[in-house]
Amino acid sequence: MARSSTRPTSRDVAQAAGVSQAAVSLVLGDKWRGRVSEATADRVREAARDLGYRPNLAARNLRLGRTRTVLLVVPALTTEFFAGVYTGAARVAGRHGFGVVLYPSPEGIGPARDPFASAQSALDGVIASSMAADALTAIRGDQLPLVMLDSDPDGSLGAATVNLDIADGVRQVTEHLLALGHRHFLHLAADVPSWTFEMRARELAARLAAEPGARVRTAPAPISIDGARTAAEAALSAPGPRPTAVVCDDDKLAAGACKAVRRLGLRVPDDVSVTGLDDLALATALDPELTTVRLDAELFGQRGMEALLAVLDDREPPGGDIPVELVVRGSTGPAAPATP
Amino acid sequence: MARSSTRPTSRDVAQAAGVSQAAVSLVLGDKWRGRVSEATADRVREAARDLGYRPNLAARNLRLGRTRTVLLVVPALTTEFFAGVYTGAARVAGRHGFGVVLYPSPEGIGPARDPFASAQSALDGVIASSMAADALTAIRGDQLPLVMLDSDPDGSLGAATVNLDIADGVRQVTEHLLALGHRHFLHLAADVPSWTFEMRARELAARLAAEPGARVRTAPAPISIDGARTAAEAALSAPGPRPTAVVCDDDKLAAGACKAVRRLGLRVPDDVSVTGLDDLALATALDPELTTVRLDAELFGQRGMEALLAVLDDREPPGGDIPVELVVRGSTGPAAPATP
DNA sequence: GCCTCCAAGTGTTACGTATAACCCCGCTCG
DNA sequence: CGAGCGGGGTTATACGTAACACTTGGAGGC
Repeated sequence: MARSSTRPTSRDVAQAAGVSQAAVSLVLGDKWRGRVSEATADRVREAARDLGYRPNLAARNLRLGRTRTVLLVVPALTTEFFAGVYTGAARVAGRHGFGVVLYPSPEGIGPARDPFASAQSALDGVIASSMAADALTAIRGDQLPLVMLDSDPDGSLGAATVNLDIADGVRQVTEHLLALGHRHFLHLAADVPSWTFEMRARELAARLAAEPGARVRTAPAPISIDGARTAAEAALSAPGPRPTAVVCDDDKLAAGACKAVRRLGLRVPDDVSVTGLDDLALATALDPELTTVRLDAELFGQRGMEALLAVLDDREPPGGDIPVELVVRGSTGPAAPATP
Repeated sequence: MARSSTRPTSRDVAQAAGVSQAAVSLVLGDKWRGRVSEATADRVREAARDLGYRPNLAARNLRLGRTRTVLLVVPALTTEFFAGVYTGAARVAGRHGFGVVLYPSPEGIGPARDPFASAQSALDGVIASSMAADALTAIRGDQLPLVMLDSDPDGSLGAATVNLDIADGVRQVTEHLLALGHRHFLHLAADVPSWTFEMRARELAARLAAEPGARVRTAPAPISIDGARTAAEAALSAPGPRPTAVVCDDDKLAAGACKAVRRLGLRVPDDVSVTGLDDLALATALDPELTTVRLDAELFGQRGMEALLAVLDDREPPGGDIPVELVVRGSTGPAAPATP
């Protein structure tokens, strides 16, 4: 029996099975066809099981020069959206023997520990949300393979991108509201500098510019229910005709908008229609339930990981945006007659 | 200049600075006081900076036999509660040169990649939520230092525990509702086998048993808004007098309960009062806003990490539950007169 | 004048793994 | 009957770091 104080190594297994350490490595690494007899391989496996052998990852990583671990950088963990992204990515990763480590946004953690400083030798690649762009320069400093989520396909030099077709989602929302007779819009926009949000504003403005009589005002808001409520309340009570539809950059903002409407003594959707984007659990918790755009977060994460695996493999990452789906619920209705 | 194709090692730095690799290790490891002259140390640091040297973590981990990385096991990433726990833990970890890796519950990822199989040599310790108890046996199989969050202090053999004083939260909720005149309770309970949930049921039952005329029925529900709505709707329309207060194991369940009340043509809080537990963003998105118990998720994570650091240091982990706070909002009000 | 001591380093080793290079033996084939 | 070959292994080495043991040149003590 080996000394039990410390963890067994492949050499301990070798001794127990009466073979060399190299043979253990071959058998356990599944490289033994034609190099080790079936009987010996069985002895090795049995010895490994008996001793409870687990390979030392640090040693393996050092030897191989790679870690089979990738980093997922998300802007914050405050909604289930990125939980879904993680789940999808981790599922694909697991099938390929990879692990996924999560790195929620730097805020609140402080610069004391820059993950990328240490990461370079501990990671094989990075998947990053464009909303965590502040970390981008740090990432590019390293030479790690990178996949960007929901980022400008042209602007992010070199990095592969995987995108949800949010532009189409915005178009669907806009058509839906136009069909209901709305012409006066408020865009409650996330005050986060990111391509994915700027693109939404552009898409909405472009469609409404093509619609005679339609107009839109934009109000920036922090991505929190109370921040959104404050911003929406101010924008809705501004002088001039009141918007009849509020298009929000995500569901949290929409929840704030709904509160704002109620605090002004108005009703959703009779006086003001509200739309979100994400389809979080929050969307169906509201009363009325939220008309929103469903994003398939898990598929998003899955595609991100597949793209990264392709890059690591020197293959061309698959292109094509992920389709999204308008979900019509109770928060949108026919436009009320214009008010002065 | 060193070969630029591959990353620089400490030996490259040594050559550039005209010293031995050992000297580089001493200087960069901050162990050089009295062993290397100030001037030499400066040369080494400059060379390291010029070359963009980053130590290879795999090699360091192998040499030191530890990784300065701990695992945080959470049941799921679907609420911001565990995001807060992570943030708190990561903050403390960063101050001590540790990193935190997140492991969201196994469900959805599949057993293909058991994190603990590989973890043992890549982790120094584990912080685990009791709600992810299915992973517990795997954890205990390894000999990693373990801190349990919100777990039975007596039952979890050997492991240190850090608890929120949720029992007190339940007591505060109960007193609040009793003071409002409620005597007939429905307990909407999470259908997850976990000490923290069982404890809530016990605490509620104990207090109501001591109150003449009070009674409580329990309805188990999955932790999802729609699941909770279904369960609450059934329980509220069951034969016999209708409960006037619904005490829920968390805010998501409470959101479902509110929907159920409305679907039965009743109103919150006029006909039925509802309470939650967590104080998620969801709580203030609802209308009326939710009376709930605020849990300090960040402090929870912080204490968890501090406890783990203590264990790693062979010190006694600090005890004492983390206080919680009742937040009274609009979802609770005076009890309606009993209905048959 | 010799021994001791200290500052300022250097040489060497080990951590555990994967793999390239080698070795031996029995069998087949020319 | 010797060369060749393939099955079944073994030996040796390198990955990059941290730390222990050792060296050297001079200053100081007695």
